[in-house]
Amino acid sequence: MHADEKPCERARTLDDLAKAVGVSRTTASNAFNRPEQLSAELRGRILRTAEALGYPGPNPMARMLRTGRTGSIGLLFGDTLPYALDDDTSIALLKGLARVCEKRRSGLLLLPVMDDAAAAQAVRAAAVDGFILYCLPDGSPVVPQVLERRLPVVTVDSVSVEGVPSISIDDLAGAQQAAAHLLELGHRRLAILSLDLQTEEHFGVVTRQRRSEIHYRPTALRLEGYGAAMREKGLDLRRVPVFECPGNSEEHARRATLELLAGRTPPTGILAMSDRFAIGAFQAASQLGLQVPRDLSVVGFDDIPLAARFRPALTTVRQPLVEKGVAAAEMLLKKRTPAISRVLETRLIQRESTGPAPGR
Amino acid sequence: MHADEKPCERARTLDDLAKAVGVSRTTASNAFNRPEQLSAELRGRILRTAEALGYPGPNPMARMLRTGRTGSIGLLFGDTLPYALDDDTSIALLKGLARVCEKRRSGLLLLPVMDDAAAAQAVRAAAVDGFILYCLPDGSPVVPQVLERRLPVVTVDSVSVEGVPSISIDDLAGAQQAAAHLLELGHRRLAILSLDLQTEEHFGVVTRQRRSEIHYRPTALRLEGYGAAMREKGLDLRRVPVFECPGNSEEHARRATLELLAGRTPPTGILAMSDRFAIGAFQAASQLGLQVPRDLSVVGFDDIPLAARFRPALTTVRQPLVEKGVAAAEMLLKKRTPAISRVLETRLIQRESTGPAPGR
DNA sequence: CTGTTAGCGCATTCAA
DNA sequence: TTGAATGCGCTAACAG
Repeated sequence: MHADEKPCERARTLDDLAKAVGVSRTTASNAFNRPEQLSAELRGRILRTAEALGYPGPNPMARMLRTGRTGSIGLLFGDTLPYALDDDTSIALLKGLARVCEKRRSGLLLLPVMDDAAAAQAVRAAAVDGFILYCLPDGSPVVPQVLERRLPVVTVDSVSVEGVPSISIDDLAGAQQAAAHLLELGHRRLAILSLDLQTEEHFGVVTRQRRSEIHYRPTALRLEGYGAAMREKGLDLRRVPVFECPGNSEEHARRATLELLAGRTPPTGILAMSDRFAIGAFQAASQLGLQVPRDLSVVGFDDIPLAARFRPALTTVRQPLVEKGVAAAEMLLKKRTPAISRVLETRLIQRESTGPAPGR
Repeated sequence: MHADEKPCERARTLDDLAKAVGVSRTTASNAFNRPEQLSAELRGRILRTAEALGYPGPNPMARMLRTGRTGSIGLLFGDTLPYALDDDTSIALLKGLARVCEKRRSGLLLLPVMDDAAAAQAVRAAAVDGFILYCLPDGSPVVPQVLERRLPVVTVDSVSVEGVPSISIDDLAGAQQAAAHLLELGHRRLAILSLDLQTEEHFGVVTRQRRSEIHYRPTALRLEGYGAAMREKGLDLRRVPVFECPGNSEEHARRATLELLAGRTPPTGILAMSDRFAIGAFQAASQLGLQVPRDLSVVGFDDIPLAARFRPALTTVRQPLVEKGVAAAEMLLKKRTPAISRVLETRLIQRESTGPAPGR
């Protein structure tokens, strides 16, 4: 701890290095940042004495302060980190972001968001060149805080913010296809397994009141899409039970489905807002001795990797999970972040979890 | 873009804020960092004018330079980011790290490592308080570069570095249990589906030569563990085919198993160094019309979440994936990172993928 | 190709 | 409680 290499006590700045080599600070700096600005010979000598001296290279903080660039982008989830990392769609987004970051040699800073205070502090203190906001709800207090930093921002699957570019998917069309598919198969008794409507978690069938105040944009749009398909068939979304399950958890979806199937008019078709929910519904069905799709049809959403391998394979709405990340990172890392929005396509993938309504 | 809030043109430093309020820089700074150092009234006034001015709070880079602390930790994978994010074990580690980071309000910086040059640059430029090194191979050039930064470091599942604390699991004991289990079931014709031995990717049965030079510590230890169990039964690891599959990919494992089963003396038991590999082996078996475990027994490693739900459920070696991350982050974030090593336990979980050797 | 000059924006002494 | 001075370590101009 106190005995170190040879000629090194506290020598750790560019100045010390320059002095040791007998050149100016600029030259030493250039040895690291502008290799073409000095002879290879000199550069080699500088780098070698740096090593001998134990000089760790230009101090990143000082360099950032000076250049105003950090070389990393910040990622803010609507959920806490461990929670987000439990969710396949967040992971896929991360993968997309990571792909671009690798290419651009940029770091990806995951910001802690335990509570509003923590998030605020993280946003203020983050050494980043821009922010990606993922799944932030309407009215989230961190959005204005991010805006205050006056850095480039791209939102993904979030509330839309005036003047901020955004990446999202066509939730409405996807949901509409899903519902239309079930309706065409003759299903008339439907139920919806819904992602969070509001910031405050809730498990249970949603009241009219709560339906009218949705904080999460994708949830709102999907509900709207389901409703549009129903309207075309003369059905009314308001008569269809919407069961809210907190946090994309299979377990909640299983219990929800159990409750729905135990009701007076059990559904024959389930519109799940995520593949996790769909799998939860499967579990409930199998628990009751019901077969999918013979007794119950289920349409998922997302098309996570598991969806295709599950048995029965999920009929689901595919969304380009990874591409969302790629698009967001590329948009953010552009020289001049364009103030546009991109809506990526969704499309129904028919597999094995849907079939004709019983009795048809 | 050029028309902003009311009284704000280029006013963005603590100085400007102080001037606007009519106090000194110190006081303005304290308003943000030491709330108890000034009257609530004054603090309120400062914060309010900060907002009105569009002052985004103390510049993070300047603050870091001054304090020497960044509030985040850097994570360096042995693989590229998108690749690591495809791997359940890396995700689990991330989850563990994230849990601690949330609690300590620390950021988690994912460093790009596309190639050695990129990794070197990322390590030098990272504004972090310490590094976590995950799955770094023996002889990796980034290790010395990290050490040069003279910041706290914790390695996880990596080559052991003199004086650097490390977290790992008891790979040897776990592998030994796995092999002993198969041997007790009467299996004598075994084969190993191995993780990478060396940095250079390789797909195929490994030569004696290659076996003697293993860059990845967990791989080496697991092989050793398999060997120890065999020795107890009078078998010789050197006679058992070790099929190296790059990058924990199911697909490689499937093809490897196909090749192994097509050989002269097809194995009846497969020791897979990961659950992904085990699943790949299942696919190969089912492709050949073989049943697991009737015709082929497979032991995995990791006990990823999928392992228990898969059919047949995997017999596998459980390792505390998330806890590794928790332990690593806690060790790193301690006031004085202790220079100790922790080896977490592994344990065989018997499920459905193993059974008596055929003909017993 | 090399050196000189001048801050980047802040937190922290210390004195008032 | 508050304010004045100091430098954290570096890079970008520019002049040689």
